[in-house]
Amino acid sequence: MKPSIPKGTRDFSPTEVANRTYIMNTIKKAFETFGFQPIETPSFENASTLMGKYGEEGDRLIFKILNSGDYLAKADENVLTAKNSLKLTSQISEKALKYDLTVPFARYVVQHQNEITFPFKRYQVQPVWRADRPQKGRFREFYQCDADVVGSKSLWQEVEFIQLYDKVFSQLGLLKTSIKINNRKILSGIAEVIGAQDKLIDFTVALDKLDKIGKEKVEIEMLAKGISEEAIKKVQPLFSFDGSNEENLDALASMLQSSEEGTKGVEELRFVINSVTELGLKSARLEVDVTLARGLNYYTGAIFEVSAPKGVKMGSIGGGGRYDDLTGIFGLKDVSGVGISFGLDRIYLVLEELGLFKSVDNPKPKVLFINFGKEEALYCMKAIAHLRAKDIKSELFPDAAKMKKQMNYANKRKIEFVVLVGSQEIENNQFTLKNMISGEQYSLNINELIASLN
RNA sequence: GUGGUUGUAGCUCAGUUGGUUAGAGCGUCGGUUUGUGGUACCGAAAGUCGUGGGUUCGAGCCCCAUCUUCCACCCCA
Repeated sequence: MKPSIPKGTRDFSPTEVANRTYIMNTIKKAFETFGFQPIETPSFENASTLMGKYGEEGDRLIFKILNSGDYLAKADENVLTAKNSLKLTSQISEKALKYDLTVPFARYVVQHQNEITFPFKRYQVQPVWRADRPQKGRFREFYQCDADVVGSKSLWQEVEFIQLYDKVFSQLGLLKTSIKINNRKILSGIAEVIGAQDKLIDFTVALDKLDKIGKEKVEIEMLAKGISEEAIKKVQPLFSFDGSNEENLDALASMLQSSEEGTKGVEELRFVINSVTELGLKSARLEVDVTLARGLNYYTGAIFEVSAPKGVKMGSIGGGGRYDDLTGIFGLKDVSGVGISFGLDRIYLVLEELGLFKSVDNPKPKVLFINFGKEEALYCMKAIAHLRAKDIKSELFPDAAKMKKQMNYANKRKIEFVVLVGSQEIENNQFTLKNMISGEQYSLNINELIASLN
């Protein structure tokens, strides 16, 4: 049998793990710099916790876990014979792999509300699973790195999250990312102004395609979805949004002046943008993007999305937003939350494409002791114990293999030094230390050996 | 979930209109070289041609199914 792994999953080599750890540590360190503290939640949740939180599409993409035991025998006979997958699923599966980190976090907050001091700033770096069809940068198992604040409605949080994005991407050397920002209230306002509140989703989905298929086709799609010609006329400015953030905000403000909610959205967006502009960004660019409509299922205020620098073909590498009532689903009202997510796996691909990994090294010993035989090995192991006590990474080649093989091993792992010990060295209580880069070698006693490797 | 695409040695890939025993480079292992590596030269191992059916005297090549890869929708990190 040929071994294989499931579609959309991957093995990671030592180099890949080193690179991933580097990204993760950069993100975690930034989270902590901004005052977030880590939590973890289980890989799988009760299915009822997750189902219905991500829309119909989301439900389809949740990995369900089969109940233990003879689950079919316990299922309703009628549902079984009717072959109704949807109904049957809820009977034979009570658990599901987590789909994102936000909903389990909301569950966590509600469940631990009495232990938590609000505002609660948490970060979480864990894998999530989606039964999606894989593509480049799209996997069925991938890591999200989330930071959220719950228990504060302050827009300063939005400002800080933009700074956090900027900090992480700057540190990773990923310059000129674009952070797109929108506000759900603006989208609602637009729908209100055109008299199509019920068509909000159709409208935004069509609008989202503007830069892909062009104005004419977007209008055709909107008409097809039952949005009136008059309504489309009212939002014409949306189709030619290429001015500065300031100009775009002004255009939105006048378009939405009759909508209370829309006007509020513009004000919020203006505050965030003005504050960020005042405080300055290192390398990212902040852009108002009214076509941005992610996570419409629970976002209520700001919506974020980060795309890679121009020229890199990759979907969004981060996203987030404000959700005013996510904990409400689990019974805790009036707790506003806002957060962002970093897509580790996509960031990896982008950094790789741009060649930004070269400084990351695999873990390796500083010195390799060549194995000449039993007696020599023992002599070496005593020295190694001393080196390790000083936290000098060292190892003995496990077998008394040919010199060439042992030296090759050192070369392959890019080990800087080797120590050669034969009968002569043992006799003189010495070690021959060889620098594998320069080829120089010295005869040293144990203290000199420690000193030159420390 | 819809439509398309890909699969040949550990890796990257050749392989003619269907025709005997499927090749190369890199890597691996061994040797030249039993206490001195990277270089060089010589040699070896390694493939049920993704898998299962079918067509054919004959299939890596044609047909069907399935898995995988990537792409476009959809959605998203």
